[in-house]
Amino acid sequence: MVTIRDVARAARVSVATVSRVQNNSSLVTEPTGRRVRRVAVRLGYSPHAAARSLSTRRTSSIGVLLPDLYGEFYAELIRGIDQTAQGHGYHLLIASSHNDKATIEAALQAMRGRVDGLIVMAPAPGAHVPVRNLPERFPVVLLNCNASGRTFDSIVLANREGARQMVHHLIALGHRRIAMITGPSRNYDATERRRGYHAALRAAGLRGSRRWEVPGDFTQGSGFEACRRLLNCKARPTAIFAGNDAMAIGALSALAEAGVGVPDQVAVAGFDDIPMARYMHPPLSTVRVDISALGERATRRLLDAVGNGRTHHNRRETLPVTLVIRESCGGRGRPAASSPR
Amino acid sequence: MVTIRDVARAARVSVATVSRVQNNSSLVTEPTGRRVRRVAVRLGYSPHAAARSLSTRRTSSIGVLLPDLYGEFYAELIRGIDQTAQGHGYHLLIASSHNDKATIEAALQAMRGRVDGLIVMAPAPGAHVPVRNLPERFPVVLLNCNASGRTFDSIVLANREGARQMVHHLIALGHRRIAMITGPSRNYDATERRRGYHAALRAAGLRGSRRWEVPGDFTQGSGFEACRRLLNCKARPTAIFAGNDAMAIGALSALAEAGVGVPDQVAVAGFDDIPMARYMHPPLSTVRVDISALGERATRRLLDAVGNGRTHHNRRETLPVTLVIRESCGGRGRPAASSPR
DNA sequence: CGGGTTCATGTAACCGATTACATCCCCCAC
DNA sequence: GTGGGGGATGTAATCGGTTACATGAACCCG
Repeated sequence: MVTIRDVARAARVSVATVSRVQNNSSLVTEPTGRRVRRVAVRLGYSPHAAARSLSTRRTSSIGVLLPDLYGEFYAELIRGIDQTAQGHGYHLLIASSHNDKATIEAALQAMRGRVDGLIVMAPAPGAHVPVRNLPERFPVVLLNCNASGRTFDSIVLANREGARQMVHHLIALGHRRIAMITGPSRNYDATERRRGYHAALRAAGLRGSRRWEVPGDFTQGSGFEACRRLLNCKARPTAIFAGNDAMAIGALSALAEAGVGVPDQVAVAGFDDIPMARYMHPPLSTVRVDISALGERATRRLLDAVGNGRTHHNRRETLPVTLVIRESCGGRGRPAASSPR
Repeated sequence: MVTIRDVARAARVSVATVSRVQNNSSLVTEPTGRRVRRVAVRLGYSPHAAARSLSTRRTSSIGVLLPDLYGEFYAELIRGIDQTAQGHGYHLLIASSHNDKATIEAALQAMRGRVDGLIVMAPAPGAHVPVRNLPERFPVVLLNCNASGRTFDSIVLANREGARQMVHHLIALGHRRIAMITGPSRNYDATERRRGYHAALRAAGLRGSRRWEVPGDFTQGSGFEACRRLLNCKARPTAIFAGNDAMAIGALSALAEAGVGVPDQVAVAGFDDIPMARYMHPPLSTVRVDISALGERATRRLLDAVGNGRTHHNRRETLPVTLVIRESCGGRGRPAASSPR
């Protein structure tokens, strides 16, 4: 390994000068700089990242703590985060499969000293608690957490409102028996979306039924199974709202297999608007989330905090969502304009 | 920030002892160890990663260089890599959106000194070349690269063979006019799959047509467009083989929109077997790739090299693929047993 | 011509860990 | 009692950068 001292010797200057050249300090004379650069290239020198971050106390990387990493959603999210980070000269240290408090705590511990800031997505209730143990002024942005205390910067989706609007839309289309395939019970997004569903039913004076709330786990397979259970209900629902697109797609599959027409016999809607949604048969109505923008936004917030040393604004930001009405729920067009069937 | 010296002072021992306790050295007395540990916890001490890796010359992380990060494929891949890495106490430094030689070179440069080894996925021709500039004994595993020189460890999919088998299957079902929606022309997997398609046609004495080879870019949208172009052909194909599942799904969507029955009027097949594939309507026949196993395998190979200092075995490993026949191409069951229609 | 200013460069302390080597203590055998 | 051995602990060098401060040369001006 060639070090800064090797370069300094070969270029007949001091290590300080080499360091200055590397960091584009203005205090170096043109010819000296050129000579040093040439030597550096010739020797194939590249600075040792660990040494540098030991003395600068900056790592130029940010940590990303994620839960189970399933499906298109996370690919989009990581893409959004990475592009923003790269644009600002930062690297990404990613740790996935962290769901509960214990593993998150371990992961946070392991990341200490490796990153300048953290994006933490911990949708399980209380899972974000270990974040409190981080050093006081360490920059953190929480993603889709139920950070009730408002002690952190956080970004959440307009889950409840989006779900409410979608279910409202279904009601406006004339549906009265509306089922929901819910996400994991211990998941913030899932419970919020469920609340939105309840709110919409309540607002319309409809009473939900326990039987029409079937649990899933955000995977296609669980949506498939849940839908089959719904089809066996005596009072079969005329519309199914799934907690995310993956489950909605599973449901579409179960309906197709059972020969149930969509949207004629049963309407279906999802949440997220993953890229796949519009290519379903029929194209899936869903609640659009700009996933990569979510990642980008979180990263900007974090880098802002990292850059100017400011830490917690303790600000919770809500990313709006929009209804995307395609054919899987019948009655195209704007919700309000749709006539009930 | 609390350092090892703070702990040493508070526990009335030397820094060496604290370091030994942290690293579970056997040279520490039971009571001393306990005292140090207690103090460390009380002060909230955790070792500075950069300092440690400066003196140990190990970072406990591996770098992952990826291209454009689209869709379920990459979520699965990252999951496989991360789980294996975590299991061995390694972290993941991920950099995406690196396609051409120039950006890959920059990314490699940026990763130097930050990681103990690299997994590089560079499907564009020649994109893996900058890897040669890495230090001699630096562990690297290439993923799906056309590493012709065999100068590196690499893992590739049985792209050509898988494509050949699938097209052969379509031929065995009686199809004669078989189109292909190809991936990006400058992509290793894409060109290999295309070669498999050609090989199968040739083996059956069929002549392909330029018109039946429509380019896509591995996204659903491109599959959709490509399929529409195929539908406008005078001699419309009776089967469509897509270079990956995302494009196959786009094609299914275009066919459904055009009212063309699948598999009755046109058979469709894809490649990858992303989780979504079996939930399509009709369920998508495809070539199964165990994506997360691919990531796991690459990581194992890399960590093996990192661990025992051994570097390039210069061994190219091929991950087998298997046909998964579902309903989108008609004639279920084993390929050979299917009767032509 | 002397003193002050400016600017390129050098010297060496420092970041926070690991670890080779030194030291010290205790115990045991002769 | 003394010398030797071994195990626990301490001291200080080291990893490879950054940067405060020192140095010294060139230049300007009164």
